[in-house]
Amino acid sequence: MLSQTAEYALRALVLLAERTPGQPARVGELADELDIPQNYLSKTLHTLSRTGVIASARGKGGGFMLGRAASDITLFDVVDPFDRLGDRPVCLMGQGECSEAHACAAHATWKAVSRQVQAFFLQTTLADLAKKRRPALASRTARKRRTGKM
Amino acid sequence: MLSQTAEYALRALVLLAERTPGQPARVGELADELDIPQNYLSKTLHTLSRTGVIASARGKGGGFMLGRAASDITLFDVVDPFDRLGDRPVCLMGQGECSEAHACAAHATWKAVSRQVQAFFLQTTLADLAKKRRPALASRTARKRRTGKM
DNA sequence: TTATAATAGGATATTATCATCCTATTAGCA
DNA sequence: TGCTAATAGGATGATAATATCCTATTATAA
Repeated sequence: MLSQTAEYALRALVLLAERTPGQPARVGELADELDIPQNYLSKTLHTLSRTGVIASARGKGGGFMLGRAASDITLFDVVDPFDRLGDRPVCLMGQGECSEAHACAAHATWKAVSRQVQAFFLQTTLADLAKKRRPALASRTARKRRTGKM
Repeated sequence: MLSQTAEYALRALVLLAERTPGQPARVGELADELDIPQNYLSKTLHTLSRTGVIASARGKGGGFMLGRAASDITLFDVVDPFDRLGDRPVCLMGQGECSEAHACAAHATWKAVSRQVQAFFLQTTLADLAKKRRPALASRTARKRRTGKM
């Protein structure tokens, strides 16, 4: 479903979301814990730092940390620079023949399914993924419905 | 969503489903109409002929045709030899840590979405995709006649 | 039986993705 | 200042997906 790169990014950011905010985590740490090639993760995170979802600090005591609240970073934000799920042609058949005006028989059905996938990525946040693993967190009250901008 | 190969397979089989049954279609024809590399499509179709969804006939007058009724061939049947959507790990995060017993926070939500995708492929048949295009075929026959692209 | 038209399929080329290597840059601290 | 720890990033290598080339095999018909 996701490319290797996007999956790396997602897993790393979930880990970041579980850290205490404001405290940078080194790539080496993350890569080691997730069993991801360090140099590769480094570039992947660098890409995400350019989009603003994470921030980077160079030099001693540096590292990567979330650029904003985990509850404000959707999976779409994390994955889009690598896989772009959003602007993908809706029709399975490619070829562009299958538009709204000129739809194949599966168009409507597939579009509905496709939208659900999109909605999942747009509405799920890093906070949603991180909290379950956290030892003691009371309830799921923080699960705020984000407006689906389809 | 689908690999190039799987998409080629799907488009070619939809085309086959629109043909009169029992009459083989040459790879060259299909490739030309769909603008797919002929030799590549040839191997792709050959793969599908080994799973039985299509049949092949060598020699003069030969070609490929559906192995059974279009309404009896699901998109899963077509796509599975190349992309295998079915046995994919359910969890986005890979790593196998996220099982039913040991689920991440997104597990349930993602699984539901994932199942819908699976259901679409398992329940939609070639007949579903083919029938809609049939009426319009006459007006569009000349259209695809080798535009100078590439 | 021979010519021809088609798939079968091994070998190879091309391209994109994934990964590593090495050096540059930046920041903190003695 | 100079040492060290970290990201930045260009260059390169490895692997998998995509595509092409060429020959073998098979079926039909003259």
